[in-house]
Amino acid sequence: MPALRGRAAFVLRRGVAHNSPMTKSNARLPRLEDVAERAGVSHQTVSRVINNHPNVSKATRERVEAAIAELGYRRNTAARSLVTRRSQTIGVLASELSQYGPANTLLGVEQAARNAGYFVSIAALKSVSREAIFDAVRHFMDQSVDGIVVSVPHSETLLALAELKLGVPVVAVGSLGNDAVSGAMVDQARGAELAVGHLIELGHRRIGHVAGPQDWIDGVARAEAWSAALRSAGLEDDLLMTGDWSAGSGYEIGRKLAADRSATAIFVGNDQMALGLLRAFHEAGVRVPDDVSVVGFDDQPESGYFTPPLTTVRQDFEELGRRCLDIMLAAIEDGDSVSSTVVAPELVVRQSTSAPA
Amino acid sequence: MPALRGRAAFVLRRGVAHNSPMTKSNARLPRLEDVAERAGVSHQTVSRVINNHPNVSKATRERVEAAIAELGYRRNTAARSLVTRRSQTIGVLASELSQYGPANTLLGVEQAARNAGYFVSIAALKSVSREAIFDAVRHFMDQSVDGIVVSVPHSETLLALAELKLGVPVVAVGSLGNDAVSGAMVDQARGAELAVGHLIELGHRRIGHVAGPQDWIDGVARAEAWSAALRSAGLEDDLLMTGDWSAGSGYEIGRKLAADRSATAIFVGNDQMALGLLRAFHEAGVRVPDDVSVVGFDDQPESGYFTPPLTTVRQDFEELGRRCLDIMLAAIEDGDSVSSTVVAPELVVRQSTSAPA
DNA sequence: TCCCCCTAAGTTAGCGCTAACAATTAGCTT
DNA sequence: AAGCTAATTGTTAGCGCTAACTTAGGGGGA
Repeated sequence: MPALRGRAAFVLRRGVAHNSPMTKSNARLPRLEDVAERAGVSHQTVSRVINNHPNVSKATRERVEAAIAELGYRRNTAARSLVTRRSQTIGVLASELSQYGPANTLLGVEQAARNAGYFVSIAALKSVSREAIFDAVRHFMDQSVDGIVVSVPHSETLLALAELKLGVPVVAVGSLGNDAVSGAMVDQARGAELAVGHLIELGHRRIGHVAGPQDWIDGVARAEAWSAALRSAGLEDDLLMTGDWSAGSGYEIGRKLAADRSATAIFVGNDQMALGLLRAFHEAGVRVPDDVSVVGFDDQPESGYFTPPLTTVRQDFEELGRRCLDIMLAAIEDGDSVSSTVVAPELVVRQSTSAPA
Repeated sequence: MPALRGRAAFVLRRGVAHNSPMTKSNARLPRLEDVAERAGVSHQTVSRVINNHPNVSKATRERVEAAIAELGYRRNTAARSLVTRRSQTIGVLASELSQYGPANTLLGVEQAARNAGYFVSIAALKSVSREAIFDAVRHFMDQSVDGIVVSVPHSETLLALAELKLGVPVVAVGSLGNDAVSGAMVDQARGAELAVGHLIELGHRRIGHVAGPQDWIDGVARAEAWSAALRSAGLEDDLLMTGDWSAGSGYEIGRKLAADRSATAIFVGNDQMALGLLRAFHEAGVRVPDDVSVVGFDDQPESGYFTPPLTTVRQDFEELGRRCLDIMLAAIEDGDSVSSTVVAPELVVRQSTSAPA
């Protein structure tokens, strides 16, 4: 047993918790067989302990656990996958990762997945096309992922995936899903309602909307809810412009709105476009909120520091990611079928809104 | 062979390229053996074709390739990993993923990795601590990743990893690395030099710096280069304040700077803090650039729409990710040892800088 | 012509794990 | 005390693949 003691010392020197074989360099990582030998049982018994099977006596279990700890044994994922046909991996298909929302959703998913003992494999789409989606999905299937989380906010993606009939659960983030795909989303309609409601309460009668691209699920949802809220209050819903989520497009639209001053308030599809709008208004001498009120959507960390600080709708993306993974795990481990969940948004009132002049 | 034709039809109906077994539901995926049988060769020959071994006759190779295509065969990763002890997976250890830079670096890495046929597994750190890092690394080793990309911009991370002596290559993004860890970074010193040089050229004599946290590699690097640039121009480098990268901290510092008006120009560690600064200046009636010039760092997509549009230093994060993966692949596949690469930054002049009054 | 060598294949033996089945033991019942 | 059951452990086979070894055919040089 001197070799063993040597090994333990080696690893501790590295500052790593007891015996964890984080280094590959050592001759060979311990296997079930090694643990079994050390504990004086069969390899199968060790496997039972690891997998928490019943019918292992307490004494044996403890002996095995001790041996595992002493050797710093870690199960070989490849071998396990080979026989169980499970990879303990969840694929996350994402796009627009440089945007605040998608990035934070990924964070939430990863956190929840790792906590549950899953690996997270990602495929980032640079451009969203059928080909790119299929390619990424194939990439995931090659890896035999146990499930796929889709965080691609375009409507067509969902259709493409539904049609695919993969053999693994698929959860779409930012969409309610359909009968083939589960969904987890922030309630966009409610969010738009909060924003528009706030403006109506302040006394605004003519409220425009700067929508996101209409091939985005959220873009459509917010625009529709804006329209519905106005109509149910007996107001006109005809001032609708469409941007591409970027500050640049918000700026362009802002210049037009600064020229045509028919609205006293604008509900903007996201905070970035709102930033562009603020910039354009400032340049044109249109004062916010005195001349025009502006409401955004997302509540990015910076939004409180715009000029003026932006009233906006907060989405809790991490919660979204967590919920998404709950559904995924239920599907993988309990075989639950398609389902969906909705996270409530929240209005954050700052200084870009006030009663009309 | 009718079963086969049936299968092909089935998959095509799903709209997927020829026979790709994207669905798990079908009885069983084809194996080497199945391909071999169909091509009338041994499974080993098929393996040779797949792995591009020499010593396979052209005729045989073509026959095998046809069989592979017909059956839609895809190699089983787990089985392959088990025997080769390679997982074709690169682990990306990331933190601050909701920030522009890290998120885009991840994008670059993922793109390059997938192109090279690697899977990308991620572990996002919510908080950077030794424990969290070790935990994530253990997670990766459990998965037998072939290499680890570290995109955690804290100095201590690098130390922790160097000390670990993992058996796989490690590449740090945003750092030059050390003798155990390779590095790929944007030249921070050069970037700070560009920014400060620009201000000096405009005629500024007293130039302050709002630094990022000093436990961040970039935070230190930019502050040091700022100081060096001033001193080599014979100017004072005593106006140094430290924020936490957030717009909020920039705002707080901005309020102080608006009160103490000794500097005519401020070089800010990133665009977000610069945004906070602009906000504070605006509130205090300090005009930018008339009263004070402001330069940021990063060139986020929004920076051109701040009030005023921000002069800043652009970092090409995707290029960074690509370079990083080049180093990684060289290490994995050719056994290259530790090395490093540097990407050049670029000054983007907008409207937040001008000659002092 | 014979032998050697080189090319193109086939055969065999695991990689480390779990599932399925077999065997042993202990604890009761009759 | 024999026989049954249930709990615990061991044995065997095989997941799909590659590495290493083996075998079968051709040329080319002596």
